[in-house]
Amino acid sequence: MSLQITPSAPFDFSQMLRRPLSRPSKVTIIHPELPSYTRAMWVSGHPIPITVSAIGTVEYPVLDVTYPDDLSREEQAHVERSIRHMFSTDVRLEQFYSHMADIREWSGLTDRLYGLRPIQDADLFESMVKVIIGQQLNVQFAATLVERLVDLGGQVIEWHGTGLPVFPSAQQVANWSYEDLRTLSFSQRKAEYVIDFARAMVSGKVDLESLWHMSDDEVYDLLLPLRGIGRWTVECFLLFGMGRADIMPAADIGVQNAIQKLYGMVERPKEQEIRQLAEPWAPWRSYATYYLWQSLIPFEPNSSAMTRNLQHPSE
DNA sequence: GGCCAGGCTAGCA
DNA sequence: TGCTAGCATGGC
Repeated sequence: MSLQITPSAPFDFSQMLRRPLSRPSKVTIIHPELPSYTRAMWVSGHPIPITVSAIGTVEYPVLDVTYPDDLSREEQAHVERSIRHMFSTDVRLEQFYSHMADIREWSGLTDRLYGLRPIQDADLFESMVKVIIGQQLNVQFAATLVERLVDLGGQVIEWHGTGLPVFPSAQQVANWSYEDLRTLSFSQRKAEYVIDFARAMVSGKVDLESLWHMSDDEVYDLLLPLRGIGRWTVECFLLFGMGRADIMPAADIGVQNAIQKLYGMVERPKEQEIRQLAEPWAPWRSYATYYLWQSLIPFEPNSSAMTRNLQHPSE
């Protein structure tokens, strides 16, 4: 079965898939050239395969979402809500562009990344675990640790004759020992942070689903007391997991490097300096952050740019 | 071999 | 409140 979603334009799905903020994770199958995106999603407590393909153009985008035949009407509605959230389909990107249009340093970047939206994590537990793993480590090694974690979980569902790995559940992770993760090259602390967080979920101490009804500040208040979760971690969780629009992880090394480069600064700007600089970017600071992170990735001129040119011959 | 990486905690002043 | 050492590992 399938359903169609019409995102607001511009929406460059091909570029979004080609420029994931983290390395393509083991739990997704991505074909930027089609473009299509497949992963397992939790529906009514079961992992099911979902594929999202783009038909249409950047200015007239349509997403085609396919899923197993046996979903109830309510489950289908759940899938649609999740996909709209994950791919930020209802965000008015042009408002972000017009908001940033007066800032000279930004003009090149918003042009270059035109139509790019963030891809949110499909699941809040998965999101938090990935953010914790990403603390301090270089992105590549963090992705390796995530892959090993998925392998340790070992759950795979069948999809068109191939295996689709599933990110381990909180219940599964809660049952592991710190030593289990140590053998995957987790540090002792990182092992504790990840497993303790899973146990807090399983015990009911933390109810991630309740966060959807909370303000950003309430989410900070709830998560910061947990050991291993600091401000940066909550900020990234709000960005990647919850899709909040106005988050500025000013202490982030990547953000600092990107701003230094974009603004031609001699020294890497400090956290407070960035918070001040970014004040006028509200209420779009999350999008500014995404675009800053993306600015650090080398541009691939023969990929999405060509697609765009074909679709915008006037440019 | 040394520095760095999409930080956090605990200890100290 | 604000600062710092220590953590642990792989990438370059």
